[in-house]
Amino acid sequence: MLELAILGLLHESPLHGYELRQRLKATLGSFRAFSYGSLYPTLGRMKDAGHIAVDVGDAQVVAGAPALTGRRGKVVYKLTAEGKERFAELLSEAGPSSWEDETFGVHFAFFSKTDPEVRVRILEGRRSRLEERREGARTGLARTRERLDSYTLQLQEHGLESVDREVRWLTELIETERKNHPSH
Amino acid sequence: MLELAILGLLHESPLHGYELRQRLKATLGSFRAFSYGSLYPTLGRMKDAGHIAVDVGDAQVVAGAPALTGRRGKVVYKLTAEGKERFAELLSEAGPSSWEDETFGVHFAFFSKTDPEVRVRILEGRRSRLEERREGARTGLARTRERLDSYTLQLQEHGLESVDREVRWLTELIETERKNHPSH
DNA sequence: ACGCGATGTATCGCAGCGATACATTCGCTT
DNA sequence: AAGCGAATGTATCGCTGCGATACATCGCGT
Repeated sequence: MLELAILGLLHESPLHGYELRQRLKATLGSFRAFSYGSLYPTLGRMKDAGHIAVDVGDAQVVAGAPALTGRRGKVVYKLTAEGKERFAELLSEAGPSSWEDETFGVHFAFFSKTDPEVRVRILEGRRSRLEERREGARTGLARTRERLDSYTLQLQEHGLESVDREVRWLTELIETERKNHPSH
Repeated sequence: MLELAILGLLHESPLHGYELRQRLKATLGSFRAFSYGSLYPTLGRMKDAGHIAVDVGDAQVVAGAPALTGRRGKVVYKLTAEGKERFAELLSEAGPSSWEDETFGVHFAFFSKTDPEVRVRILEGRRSRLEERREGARTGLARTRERLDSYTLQLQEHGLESVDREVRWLTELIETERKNHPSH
């Protein structure tokens, strides 16, 4: 998850942690944040896996100042060749792991680097996922409607409308994709 | 979080784990699930805290069958007096912990058991939270609009619209509340 | 000269998830 | 009546991610 997002951002240019986080916020927008508590451990894991390399920006020692205070330089992360492969691999898979709630947004954010076929499959997967959920909610709601208090009801209905809205959005996107790539 | 939800459901009647989860799904609707991997550990913690009590439904031994296979009976959870206090305590607090993304829905689901004053404060808190986020997103979007590819842009805009929608919903709810309880 | 807000790196404890394992019970077909 | 699959039911494990926190440096205005 975070892994994919990091690979995607570093794919454009090397970055250090702080800026990586800013980009994360800017790219994924309101729908996902990712705190440092996730970012740094993930970077560590990716380093261990050999997907990224670390450049410690020469902690230049001030003349005369004792090196006791371990001067901290900027830590710049960049993709390795394996990292690029890994990115391509993650981008090419269209399965549940690409259209679940938390995951979908990240995949979508890198759609311009994703194969058109895969794009459509992910959009459709996401849509049927939501439609399933909608049906479940609708019938459940119909069954228990009179037993629920008005607040719970409001919550359910607002949720249902949100899902509806997203389904419509996805349908539009799929149509646009098909128009631009009438492949099959 | 889960704690509040469990307290709320057990407040109506004692339940066992499985049914608790069904109710969780039915009550919170599409927007939050809670898996057993959260449910049972939380129940454990709540038991330790003395907020719930456990009734093991008499694992009746089949005549003649050796008790070696520890026959498992249903495990029923119910609120203790302390649990009820805890529930009231959690319901009465209107702070960030009641209007953050994940938390808000749970609080809202139990609004019918919440003090009207507190309801309004939570709704307003939630709304300003979303408005903040919206402003952040809007200005960020304005600043970087031309640098983003069309997919990222779509994502941002869809997110913004969703937030807008929710703000409108909240505004309606607040007005209704004020109409019914013109307290201040 | 001082301080304050932005930049920057990092860790800790905790909540919750998805997968998994395993046992029991109910209803349906064979 | 046997047999089987789906629903019911309890529980754990490893992992991702979050929020709080700590601490250091830099750029800027006063």
